[in-house]
Amino acid sequence: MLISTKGRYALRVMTDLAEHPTEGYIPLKDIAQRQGISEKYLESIIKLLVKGKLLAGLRGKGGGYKLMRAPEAITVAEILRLTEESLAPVACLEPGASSCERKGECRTLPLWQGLGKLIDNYLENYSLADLLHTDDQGYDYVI
Amino acid sequence: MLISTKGRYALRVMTDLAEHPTEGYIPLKDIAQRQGISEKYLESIIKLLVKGKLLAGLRGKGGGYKLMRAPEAITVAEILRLTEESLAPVACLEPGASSCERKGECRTLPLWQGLGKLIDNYLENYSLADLLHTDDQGYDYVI
DNA sequence: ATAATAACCTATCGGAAAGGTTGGTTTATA
DNA sequence: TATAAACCAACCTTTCCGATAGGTTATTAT
Repeated sequence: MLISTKGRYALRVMTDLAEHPTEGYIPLKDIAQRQGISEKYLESIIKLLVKGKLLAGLRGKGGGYKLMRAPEAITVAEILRLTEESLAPVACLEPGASSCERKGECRTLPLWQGLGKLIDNYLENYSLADLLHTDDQGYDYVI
Repeated sequence: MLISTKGRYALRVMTDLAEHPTEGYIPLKDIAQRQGISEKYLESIIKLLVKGKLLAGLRGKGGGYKLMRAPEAITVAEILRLTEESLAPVACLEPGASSCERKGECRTLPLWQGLGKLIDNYLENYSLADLLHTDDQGYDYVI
C-alpha cells in the first residue's frame, strides 16, 4: 500500500475545508464529526498540515483551521508529501535510501523509476479543486 | 511504499533466470549467490512463484528452477501479484476491503481509483523481457 | 544401495511502523 | 474569568516486514 490512513485522512480534511468555505475558522471538532474520524487522531494529522503551511490554525474561542491558499493552487502531491514522507513505490527510491551498489547493473531500476515518475506526475497534476468537482460516477473499479 | 522487498526480490529472481537461459534447471543457490540474497529468505519467495506456476522446481541432484513461460509472456504485474497480495495504492481499494459506507459521497475515491488503474496498467504492460532489454541509462531519478 | 544434492515444509522471532489513545498546557474570545 | 479551542508530549497495541533455523522428501550419480 502506497498511501497510509494518515494521508487519506489528510486529504479528507483538506477537502472538507474546501467544501465549507467561510471567512472565519472551522474547528477541528466539526471536521472530525463530519468525517467520522477521531478528534485526537485527526489532531496529529492536522498538525502536519499546519506545519506545512497549507492550513492556518487559530486558538481560543471562535478559533479553528482554514486553508491558506485557494483549492486550485493546492496539489494532492503537496498534501500527501506532508504526511507520507515519501511517495516512492520501492525502498530503493526513497529519499534517505542508501545508494545501492548494484545500481549500475540492476535490471529492475528503470521499471521502478518509471513507476515512480508516473505516480508523481499523477498526484502533482491533481488539485484540491479537482477533488471537489468529481461527481460520483458509480464507478466500481477494484484492482 | 507500494512494493516490498519480497516483490523486488521476486522480480530479480525472475530476471536472473531469464538472463541465464538453459535447457535444464538452475539451483536456488546459484541465484542467491548471483543476486546477493540469503538462500533461506529467497526460498520463501520462490515458493510463491512456483505455486503461481511461473516457475517449475525439480528436486534432487541436477535440480533447481526454471521459467515455465517465455519472458515475453510474463508480465511484471503477474509476478508482483504473487508476492504482494495487492497492488492497490490505498487500503479501501484492496480486494478484501470492507465496503466503505462513505463510498457514495467520498470525494477522494475517484482519485484513488484513477491512481490504481494507472499503476495497474503500467505493470500489466511491462514484460519480463522488457526488463532484460533495458540498458543502464545512468538515469538518476529520485522522487 | 547409498551418499550427495536440492527442493520443499513449518515454526519462530526481533524490530519497525501504523494506527490510535490519554492527559495536560497555552492562547484567545465572549 | 470561564470556556472553547489549538497545541504538545508521551505512550500503547497490533500488525507486518524481513529474516533465521531446523527438519523432511525426492532425485540422481557413484
